[in-house]
Amino acid sequence: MVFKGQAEYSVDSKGRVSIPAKMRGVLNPEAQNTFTITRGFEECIFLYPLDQWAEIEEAIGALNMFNPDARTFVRAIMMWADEATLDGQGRVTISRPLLDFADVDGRALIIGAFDHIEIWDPDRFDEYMDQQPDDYETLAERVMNM
Amino acid sequence: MVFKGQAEYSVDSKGRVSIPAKMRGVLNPEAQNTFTITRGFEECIFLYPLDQWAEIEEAIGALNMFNPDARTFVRAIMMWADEATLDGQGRVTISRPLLDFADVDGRALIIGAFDHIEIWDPDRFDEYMDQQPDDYETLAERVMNM
DNA sequence: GGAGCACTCCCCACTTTTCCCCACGCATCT
DNA sequence: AGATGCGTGGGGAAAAGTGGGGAGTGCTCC
Repeated sequence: MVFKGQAEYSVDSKGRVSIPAKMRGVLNPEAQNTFTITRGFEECIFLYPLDQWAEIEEAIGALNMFNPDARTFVRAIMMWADEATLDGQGRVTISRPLLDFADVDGRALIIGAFDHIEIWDPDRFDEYMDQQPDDYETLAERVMNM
Repeated sequence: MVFKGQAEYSVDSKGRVSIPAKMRGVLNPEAQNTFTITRGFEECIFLYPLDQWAEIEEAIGALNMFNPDARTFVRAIMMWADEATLDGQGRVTISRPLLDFADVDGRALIIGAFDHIEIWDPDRFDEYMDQQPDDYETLAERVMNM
């Protein structure tokens, strides 16, 4: 189960976003057509299939809640988390707070990112890519040689 | 049973706060729709389902009461503790002293924090998050030691 | 010891939001 | 050219949040 590809779809007045059929097609049955959706890194939204999210929850549950940093992190990730099941048309509803957080409004860029799906405001994604100091080739060399 | 999500609800004149339906839905039957409510860390209110609280009581019971720090900690956590059962509308009543402690008045921010629920004054929560020296991405890298 | 007061708990009614279903238009494939 | 699959929009039913009222209980003061 690997998500790939991109699409720019609309976000309607109810906060609904279609998930590309290509990405729906690779979901495991265990995911039950349901995602855990939460804030991502760099101001985007993450969608994890339910089965994939279970591993992340396990890691969070192992944290020591008497550590202040751990508490801050757990609050920051869990407060944005929500479960959303695909409706009959293959869409998920994203809560207003999350859309505001990612500055998504009207149109959304949907990216397949291996084990999860990302939703970006199209303009914000362009800015993010422009800000990256290294080009694709340099990045590839550094990351893939680790 | 994992609590997640956020909501900003009202606190009425009787100190009642609605618990979001999403969070009520994940309660174990053993919790009997009842929470142990006590002071939290960083000036908020903690709500532990009854079954989850049992584990904390066990840990407290194992403390060495001949240690002065242990005695102070036990006093501080237990003196605020109270039990509250959901009413027919899915609300809990929070005692005036606890509301004063967390500076909650009028409106409350309710956060799912994995094994418990937290209730914050919205402004105070913003301040808390602003005070964090590290951003979300840095925190995640350190806490999850990825 | 009894009456009155205050508090708490439970129930009812209203308003808003959410969820689910149906219908349309466009593109693609046969 | 028709049929099928996919993205988009809207409406109605059900659930969720909010506020107020009334009965029962315990306390205090007379």
